[in-house]
Amino acid sequence: MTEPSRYQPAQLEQRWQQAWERLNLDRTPSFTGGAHADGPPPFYALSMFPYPSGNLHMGHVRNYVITDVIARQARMRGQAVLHPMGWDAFGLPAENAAIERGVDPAAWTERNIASMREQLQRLGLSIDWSREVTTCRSEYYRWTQWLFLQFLEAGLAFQSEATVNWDPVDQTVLANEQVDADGRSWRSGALVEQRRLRQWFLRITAYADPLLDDLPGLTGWPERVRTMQANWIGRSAGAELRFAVIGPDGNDDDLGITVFTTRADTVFGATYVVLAPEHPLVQRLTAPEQALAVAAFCDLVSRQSEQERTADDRPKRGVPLGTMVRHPATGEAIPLWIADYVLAGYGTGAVMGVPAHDERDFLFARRHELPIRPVIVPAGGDEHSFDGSAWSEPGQLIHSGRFDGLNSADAREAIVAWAAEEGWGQAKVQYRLRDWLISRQRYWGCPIPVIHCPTCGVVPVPREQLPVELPSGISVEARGGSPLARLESWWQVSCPCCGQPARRETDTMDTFMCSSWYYLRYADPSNTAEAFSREAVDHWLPVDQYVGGVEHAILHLLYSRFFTKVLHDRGLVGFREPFQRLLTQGMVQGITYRNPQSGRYVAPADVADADDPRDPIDHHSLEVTYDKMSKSKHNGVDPGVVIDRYGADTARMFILFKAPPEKDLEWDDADVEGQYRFLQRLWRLVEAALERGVSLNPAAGANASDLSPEERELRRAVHLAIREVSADLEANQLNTAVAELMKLSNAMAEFLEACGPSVAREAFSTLLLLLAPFAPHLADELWHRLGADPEGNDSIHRQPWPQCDASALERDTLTVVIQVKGKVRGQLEVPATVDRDTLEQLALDSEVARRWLDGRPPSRVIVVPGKLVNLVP
RNA sequence: GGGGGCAUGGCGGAAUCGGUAGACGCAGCGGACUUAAAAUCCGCAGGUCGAAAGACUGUGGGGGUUCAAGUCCCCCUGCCCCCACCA
Repeated sequence: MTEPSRYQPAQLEQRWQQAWERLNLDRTPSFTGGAHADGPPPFYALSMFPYPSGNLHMGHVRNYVITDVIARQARMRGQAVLHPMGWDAFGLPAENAAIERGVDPAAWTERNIASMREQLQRLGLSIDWSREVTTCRSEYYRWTQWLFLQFLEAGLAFQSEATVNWDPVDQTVLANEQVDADGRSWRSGALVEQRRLRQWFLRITAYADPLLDDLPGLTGWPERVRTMQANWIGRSAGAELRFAVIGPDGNDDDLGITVFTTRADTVFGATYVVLAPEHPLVQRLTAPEQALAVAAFCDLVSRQSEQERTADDRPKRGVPLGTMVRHPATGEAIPLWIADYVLAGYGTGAVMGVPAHDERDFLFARRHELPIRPVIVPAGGDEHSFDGSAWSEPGQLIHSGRFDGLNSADAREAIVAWAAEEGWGQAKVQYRLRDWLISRQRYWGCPIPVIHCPTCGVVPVPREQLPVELPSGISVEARGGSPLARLESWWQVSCPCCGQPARRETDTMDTFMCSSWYYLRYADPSNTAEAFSREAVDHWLPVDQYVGGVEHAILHLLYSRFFTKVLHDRGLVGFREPFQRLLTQGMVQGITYRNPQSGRYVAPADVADADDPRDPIDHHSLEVTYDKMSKSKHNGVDPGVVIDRYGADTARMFILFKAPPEKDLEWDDADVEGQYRFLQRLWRLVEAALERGVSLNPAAGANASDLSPEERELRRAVHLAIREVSADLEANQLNTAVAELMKLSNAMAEFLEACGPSVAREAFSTLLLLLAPFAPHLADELWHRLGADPEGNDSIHRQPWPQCDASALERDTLTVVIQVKGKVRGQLEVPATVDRDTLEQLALDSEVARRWLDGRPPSRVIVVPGKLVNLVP
């Protein structure tokens, strides 16, 4: 008698991972170039690549397992699959590690990559590692630089003065994300200042319209992400109107103030004009007697912190410039002000003040005693009383000259047309989207490949001189400023144009540049002659399924769309959108215990140990929530520990089953146990089958013709499972797909005993094939244990995805529901072939009809074939 | 303030086109096996009434359309996300 075998994932999974590698299972099929044959189209499954922090967390696991299931099933459907992985390897953490611990950023990053790759591989992902891409290696970033030069050549990369966040302690520019809510640097804690510096930008605003207009076509994207992008681009149609400045002599100057408005219909209500304090004309238009007050005000505003500027109850402060402007419609002289509520960065940095019909203007006018002139009334209604607020709805025009009586929408058009005719205005579309600031005064990034020459100006580094290598082995200190700028031997070069001494650009690129095109490089990763061949990208792209966190809904996904459109317009790629389908997976949250009195977070281990003297609080009073996993909350779960204990297949199945992919997932150890139990049950199911002599050996086949009721029932379950799992995968409903696998295994446990070998064989074969994308190691192991591959050199992952046989789903009899006025009152067994009329008759003759209709014939009978009959009295 | 989304048992979550709400799992309860426990197996399980058959009720609240509403329409409440002094 042999020992009963047990499910031991640890050794089993390692063995299969090695076997798959030997079999080259995950290799991307080479494409020969020409049009592919009549077979299924190629499939590109992509996960958002990680930053190599060194630690794999559950969010990564969820992301890559979802993509892996999709990739594995696509392969079984016979598609050529590209499923790559890489590293978003430039960025601040490496530089901070260098500053804090004196390590070399490159070495630190490479070490992290090695360790994360190892952790990842334990998950049994079907990734083609030969296509790995690492953005901080010169064989990659030379092409990032080349792409930058493409933008430069297209006039889409430019230098410009910009107001940026400046940390006076660290002496460096900070990204908006690195300034906290109080307006302090996340590193030094210093109050961040606003400075104007010369920076590099990409002109993403030139693509605002295509980026917006193509959003509705992205039907494979979540609605949420599309609206977020539309919001971010923020297109608003309005008009620019010009107010002439009245000179000291009382005559109109040549100078004018152009304002942007979406409410041209309210122009007759404008009683003043306001500039942003940073507006370039402020100094010039300040009357001498106001100079002091204006200077003081501008200074105050520039020192305002983020918090003050965004406070809810922010007062509308401002000062008059002492200058008047001419109202273009009424000819009146109205005052010119500056105020902190006008933003320099939006529109023209100037607005017309219409206190009667704009809430902010109303508050400002109240505070500074400026006149309020109503020019819109509710259609057919009374004039609004301006005691507490403005009337900002559209309505009917009054006090507006020849436009009186028009409604707001018509008036807008008519007034803009009139202004255009008179030469003081025109229709204008405004965007919220700003140009993308890409330069960083940091070391660990891709160098911007230009040279500044005193005579030739900005000179691109010639293509054959790429890459501009990042110097290695230099000291990165906290002193701030760019370390590259201190490395004279590096930046001192001769101009490629005239040969004179020149200076290399010492800024590096935003890491989002590197991640905006990596999905193209995967298609052709070892090309040394180009960033990618057009043929290769047109073969694999657009990405069929992109999977990643929703936190990239705007930046990365918008930048990538922008890149793709620019490359398309330059003839480098044959598509306009990079990602056909997008799945934004939810967070993985850990159970979090918090002591409501002390506010301290308690580790789960300490919760179990209620006598811990360090936390002398009644543990029953602990607040329990699920939160994003983090060290400080002691709620993290290490993927490595879970894999050690249960194996990768359990971790995969649990994370897929516990919640739909888009929703946040609450990690629960008890549920993980339950998932492990399910896999053990599958193991025992196969063991029991082996004892009964069931085999998948292709040589041992016998076709039974007459099936017993149990056998028919099981076949039904088998083919139902094929249909449901296939449909769930198509819709990315991976949680219900796993539920269907459980249902099938339950049905098998119930009926197998009574089933002959051929039906049992079909059931096991199907169950394991359907299981293969989800629990790849166990599926392969059980498939082999059942003798499917006597030669021992194949894998279940090379088998075709099973097809549903509709005839197996048919039944002899159907159960039809009998309703009376929509309420279920009984059931009826009828032959499956029954026609409509007979079914109706059967229902009328039924016990239910006798009981509920009081002998009167129904006034109406609704028959839903195969489902129900509804009798309406 | 603008926009988007969500609301179903003790919990996570199912439910094509409007057609038997609660699939699948977790936790729970009862039973079998065991000296015992664990593991495993079998069974129960929205709520109320009932010994049971069964009846009534039930998808945040209110109204509507329909033979029939978790699903469609209107109003309200609560929560989540994005943008936000954007003119």
